[in-house]
Amino acid sequence: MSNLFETLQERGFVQQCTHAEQVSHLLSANQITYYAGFDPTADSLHAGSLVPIMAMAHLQRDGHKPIAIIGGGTTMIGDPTDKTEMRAMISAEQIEKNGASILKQLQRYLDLDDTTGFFLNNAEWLLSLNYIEFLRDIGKHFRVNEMIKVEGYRQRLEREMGLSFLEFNYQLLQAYDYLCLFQKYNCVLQLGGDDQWGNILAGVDLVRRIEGKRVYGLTFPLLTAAGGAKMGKTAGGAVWLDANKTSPYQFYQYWINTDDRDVERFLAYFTFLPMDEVKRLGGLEHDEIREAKALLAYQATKLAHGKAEADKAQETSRAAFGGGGLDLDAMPTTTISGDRLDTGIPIMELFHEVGLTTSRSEARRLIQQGGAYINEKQYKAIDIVIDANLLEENALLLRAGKKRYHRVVVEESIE
RNA sequence: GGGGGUAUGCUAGAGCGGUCAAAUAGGGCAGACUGUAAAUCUGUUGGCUAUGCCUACGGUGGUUCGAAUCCAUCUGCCCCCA
Repeated sequence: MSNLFETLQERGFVQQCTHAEQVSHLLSANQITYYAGFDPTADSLHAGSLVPIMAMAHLQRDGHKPIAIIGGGTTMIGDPTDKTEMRAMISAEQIEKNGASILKQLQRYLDLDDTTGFFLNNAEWLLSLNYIEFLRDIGKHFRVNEMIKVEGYRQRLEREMGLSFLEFNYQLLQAYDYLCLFQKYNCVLQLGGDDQWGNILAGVDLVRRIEGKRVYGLTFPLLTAAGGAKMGKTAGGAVWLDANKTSPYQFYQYWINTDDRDVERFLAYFTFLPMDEVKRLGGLEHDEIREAKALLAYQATKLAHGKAEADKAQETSRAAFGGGGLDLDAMPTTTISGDRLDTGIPIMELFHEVGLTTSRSEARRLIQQGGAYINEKQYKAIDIVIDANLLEENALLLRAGKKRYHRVVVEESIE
């Protein structure tokens, strides 16, 4: 394998790095321990978290030892970086729960068995801190003049948004994390998004001041899709790694809908395909680039949900869009009782009830604008009433717009 | 603690006491085009038992025939002084 650092660079993972040559050398000559933090602000990670995860996985594949930090302690404060407002505080129990589910997701990508990798909650050492001691031992190494130069803080100060003292301490705690990890585990590299650069540097400095040793930091570019949308966001909200929040099929669809311009970048980030293959795929055009997208979607889904789910999602997708008919099993389905059809169900009510629209008014609009289909036939009149005549094999196939399907199965009424 | 400013829909951001469900932009949704992409064009974007009704412009309470618009007070945020 070629030099790991070069690989990371080639795949686009490197935005800034404290001492590029040394890190590069370190990675190829030694086996090191490295870490990245994940905030348990939700009970699932989303597609945006995949960049650090994939980077960590690359390092682990090369024999290095990852530490995934769950920010149980720091989340109780809230990272002000990039936030325009104070982050809502989350209860300790919630953080605990979130951490547990996030760990499960990380384990799909990383081996965290305590030998080849660790999973730690920084609440372990942060919560028991003594304020005075902390100020004396750690606080004395920080200069406020330096701290307020950090982009996130500076913005908050300039934009007159206010910054509570609580949040201001975030940087110290993250730096302290790094120090602890260095002392306990000889962790010498911290990875993070580019918005974390200031916090990472603070940690690097702190270790140097207290231990007199040099440790390193590396940041990833902050991803946005070519259209400008935030990575991992869709109309329906975030693309979660949790199968219950975003089904493997939806996850697959997210990737297959990738903008042409993003295909190559995304393949490099979110799959382990070799780079010459990635480049070849990214260079494809027209019909062929769709194959590249399918591959991206398949690989990404396989990593997140396993081969079986990826196969299923791929089949469903092909069936739905390849013209070969729809995969009814994978479709969201609602069951209604048969006698409701005797009186008939107004079309607006039906679309709303199955969740294809969030309100009746929206259903009304959808229908009027020609986005409502039943059994692939468009209905534009809002006063249509659905009755048993429209049933096909005891079911209705609803469609809103081009891509959102919902199946309604009718339950025979028991006389 | 004192003085001043500000608070609008998913976001940004207009808004004269009536004609405000609230300009404009972005975003979203739908239609046309298409490659499950992009770009472009068109329509739409609080809810409802729907040519009308209800709920909304930080909270509460006033003034008024009538308030997002005026007053008081509370809350959050910002600025200045201490």
